[in-house]
Amino acid sequence: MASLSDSASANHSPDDIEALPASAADQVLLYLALNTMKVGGHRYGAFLDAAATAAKFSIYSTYLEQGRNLRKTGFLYHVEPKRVRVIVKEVEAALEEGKALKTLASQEPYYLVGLPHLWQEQYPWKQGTSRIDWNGLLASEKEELEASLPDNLPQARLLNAFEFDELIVLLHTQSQIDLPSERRISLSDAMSEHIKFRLLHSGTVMPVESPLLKIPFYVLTRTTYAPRGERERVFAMIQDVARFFQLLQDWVAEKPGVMRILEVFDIAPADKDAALKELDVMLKSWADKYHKDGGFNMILQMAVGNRRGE
Amino acid sequence: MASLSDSASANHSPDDIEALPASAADQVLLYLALNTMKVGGHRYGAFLDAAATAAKFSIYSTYLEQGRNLRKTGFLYHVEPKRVRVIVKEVEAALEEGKALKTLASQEPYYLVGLPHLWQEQYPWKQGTSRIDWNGLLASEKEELEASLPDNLPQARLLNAFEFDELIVLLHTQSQIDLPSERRISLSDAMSEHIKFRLLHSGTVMPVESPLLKIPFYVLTRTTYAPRGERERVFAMIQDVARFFQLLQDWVAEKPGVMRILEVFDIAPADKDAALKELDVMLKSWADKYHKDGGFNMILQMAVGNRRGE
DNA sequence: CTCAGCGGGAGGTCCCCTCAC
DNA sequence: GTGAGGGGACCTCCCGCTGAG
Repeated sequence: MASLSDSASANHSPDDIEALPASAADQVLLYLALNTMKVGGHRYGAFLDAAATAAKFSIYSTYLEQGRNLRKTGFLYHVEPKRVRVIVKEVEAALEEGKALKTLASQEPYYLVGLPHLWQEQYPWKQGTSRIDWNGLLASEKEELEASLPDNLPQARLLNAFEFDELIVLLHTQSQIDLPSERRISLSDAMSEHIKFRLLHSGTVMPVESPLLKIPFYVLTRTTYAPRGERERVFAMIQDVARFFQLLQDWVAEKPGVMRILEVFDIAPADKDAALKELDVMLKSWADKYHKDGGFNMILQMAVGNRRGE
Repeated sequence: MASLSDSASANHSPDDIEALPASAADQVLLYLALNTMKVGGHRYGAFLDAAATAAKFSIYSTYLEQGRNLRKTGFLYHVEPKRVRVIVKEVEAALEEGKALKTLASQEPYYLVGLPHLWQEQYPWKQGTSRIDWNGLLASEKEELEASLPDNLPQARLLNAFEFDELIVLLHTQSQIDLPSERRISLSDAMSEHIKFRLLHSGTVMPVESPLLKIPFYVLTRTTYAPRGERERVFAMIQDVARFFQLLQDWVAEKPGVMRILEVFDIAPADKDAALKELDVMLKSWADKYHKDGGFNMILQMAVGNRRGE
């Protein structure tokens, strides 16, 4: 069973997603999970909570449609009336008192995005001084170490392991100031390690290793948390999908002024680039032609590309 | 607090969704939940399970990328290695042995979609005979009752309350034949009532009320489960969103031959219809112009409509 | 029929610990 | 470091029951 070829034989790629016998809705969930968790850095539990919140809102919506009837709503979704009541209270508290539900809120969790700012604020570095604030080294040793660091570092000094830990505690505290007191959670070791691992994994923070140092030091490498270069594109993608979904909602409701277009076609490989460019120009000139300031607000979302399956 | 105007003051509409401080990812989750649960008829728990499955797959994907390292994967998503191991086993069993994960699978749950077929199979009706198979009525009374039924009924006779219950038990059994034995659940009363309520709520089944009948009878009104007329449109919408998401995945990965277009513009109300029609024709002729059988498989997804916010 | 309450059980998310390789 | 095992807390979902209006 366990052999050297294990890692090869079980080399499932992301393409497996499309091979799974999943419905369209399942696929959307999957793409969402992959992007928010892998790229966005959200916790497993955070995604589950966000999905539950969406489902709860759906229940609440039906509850209103059914004339605030707990039992009917419960039957429709196979939920106990008791539980429906709790859900309704939760949603209403959120809508009326502005209490936050458990959502994904920002593209990345605050405890990851907030670190660069907090680090620079708490441990600033001034031009001309050493980034290493530790008396155990000679000036020459400090210079040697600093020379080994990456270029274009933010205005922040290095931290030793203890300071880094303290900073993460502070970061966690800061990330919870918006939460009601009953939902605030003290930072567990597991959570702390999760945050540290994420920061190092993304390259936002890098360990500084040297025989000169007795304990590990850490350096802030960027002013933003960015797991990959794809970050902005993923963000744009999710917003596009949300808007696309919204537009199709209107189409389903048969609202006027909404159009859905689906074109399936084959194209000669040599023509592909020219065709796409022509399409781009065509749409821009179309939008320009009809554009009129102060008119009806419109938006067009489109994606063209390789068709799979069949 | 509790007043007569409560139902009015709390008359939140679906538009509230957009007013919520939700991120794009949260909005997508919300739209998904609303459509699969309200229109699709999926249970609350089924949606949660499907979301969990997507997240599990995401974990599994990372697990492979990290060289099958339980601990690292756990740190990345704040999950215990022990739990990661269970999740990995679950996903691998699904991929390799074809065991079904808990997904939304079909647009509607099988126990709703399958009913019309099962009813017609188990309790068929032949032209010329009475749809009411009960000796407690005179022939004239049967005719009178049948005359009160809707037109265009499927080839199935009426059921009394007991037969209806039995049919639901059978339906539940049938819906579980694909599941491994350990995941099969016996039909609980709550579940049974949920299914009955859904069927009646959607109009697929209608109660037959008459002073002539001592116990309730039920009639099958359609050959397909269809909660609303929007059914096909919602189905198409979710597929569109999934494909759109897939296309943008390629765009994020900077694969060649993929294009994303976002046009924001205003339009004079009088021009709107003409502009949309022009766009439709324009795209079709563009696709026709470049279409070449046997060429590179392409697909274009587009939605235009009212822009909100701002 | 609706709403209300009280049980129990299973499973999942979290927390922490030790021990062998 | 990693895998594997132990413990326990808490919550949610799911099931069943009874009683008050």
